[in-house]
Amino acid sequence: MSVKHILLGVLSWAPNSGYGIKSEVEYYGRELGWGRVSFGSIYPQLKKLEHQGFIKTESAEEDGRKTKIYELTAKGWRELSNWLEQPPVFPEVRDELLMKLSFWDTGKPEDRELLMDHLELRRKETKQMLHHFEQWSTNGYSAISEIGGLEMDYLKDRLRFDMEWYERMIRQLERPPTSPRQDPRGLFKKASQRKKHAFSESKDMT
Amino acid sequence: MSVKHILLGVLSWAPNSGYGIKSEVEYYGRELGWGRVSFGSIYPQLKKLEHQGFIKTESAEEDGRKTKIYELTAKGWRELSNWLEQPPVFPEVRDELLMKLSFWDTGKPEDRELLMDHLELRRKETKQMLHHFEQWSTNGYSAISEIGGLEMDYLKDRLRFDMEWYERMIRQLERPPTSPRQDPRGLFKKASQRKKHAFSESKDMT
DNA sequence: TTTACCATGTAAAATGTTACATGATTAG
DNA sequence: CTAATCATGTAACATTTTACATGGTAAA
Repeated sequence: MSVKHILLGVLSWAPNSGYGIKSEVEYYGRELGWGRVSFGSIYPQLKKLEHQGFIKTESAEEDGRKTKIYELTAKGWRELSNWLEQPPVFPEVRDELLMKLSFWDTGKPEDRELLMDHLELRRKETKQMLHHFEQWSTNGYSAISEIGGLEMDYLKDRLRFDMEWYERMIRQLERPPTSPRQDPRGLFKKASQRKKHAFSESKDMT
Repeated sequence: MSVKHILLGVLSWAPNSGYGIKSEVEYYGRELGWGRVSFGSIYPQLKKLEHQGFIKTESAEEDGRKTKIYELTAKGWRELSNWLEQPPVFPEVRDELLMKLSFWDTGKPEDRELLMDHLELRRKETKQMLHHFEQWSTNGYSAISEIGGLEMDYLKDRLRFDMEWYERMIRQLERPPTSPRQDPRGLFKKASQRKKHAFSESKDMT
């Protein structure tokens, strides 16, 4: 249950509403490794957490704009602390770009320019993310602790590292294709044969 | 539907069984950005893909060991190719270590040694992953294409980059705590007050 | 006055994991 | 002979997103 701890964590920064939490996740979440959270999981989860006594409604304006501000209870602070104590599990990253890189040669060989487009897109997105990051780390408005600052330095450095690598890959693809580094069982040759065979078989059917 | 394309991709390397695909994902998946896949999603998905005509059963040993080997059809190759064409979406990373770093100061301040343990654990896991990686990139058995090799170089370099940063963070935590980089609205002070307040209130209840 | 933003909520669908059931083969 | 590995499958559960419904407020 990951969303639960994001909610408790964001509320540890300051009391907030469901909508407000969503904004925080939107603004900080991607870079800080929280991923994304939708309203459809925030609101039911907040209700559940309140029911379980981890958070309580601090104020609710019933008239006009109906905003419920939640705050952590003692039980909630303890729950957050307990979670922070647990050793963090190694993350499962599912990155479509990396997936495509690993299947490119058998699934779509030759088309190097298309792959360059993918890499260029990723490079741009990474650049934007870095800008967004640099903005809120220097706008003087966000609270940045010692540890949070360390995390930020790491993440900014990593975005720069990634950008350099995307550029390096693009430069490599600009050059003519080279043969595989190693192919002991002739997998790549076989793959193109299997592909041809599959298409020739399907033509027989027509 | 992410699992679908992992299955098609792995089958593009070579015909394989459900069990065999699971092994490939286990062995290569984490590093190559595929994440993990369980049998509970592989077998039903393979049936579905066969029903939809993307793959077909190439051979099935009915007697004794019942192994079904799947192979891509022309439709399957096309589907893989179409997917590879689509611009890859920027990944949503949910990393518990990063999450904990961003909530540490309000949720569990003071306890720097515990955080150092977390970082040390991650450093070790990263090191192991790098070793595993270096092994199969030099064992002479795995097929490595030009693009796959490029991806590997990137991922190995990134693991080394991460390890260095974890070490840097540990060294920082060995030093005495410093005050926040910036805290314009006094958030960190307020947080510790709110925490104290929550606990004093819960004591009144007893 | 209309667009953008603030604000909460629910139901259905998608996607996936965990846990179980079953049984063959191989290596120590 | 027994543990590990090979091999397939299902049902229940968990988690989360998507899409919808509803309505207030502020700025252009």
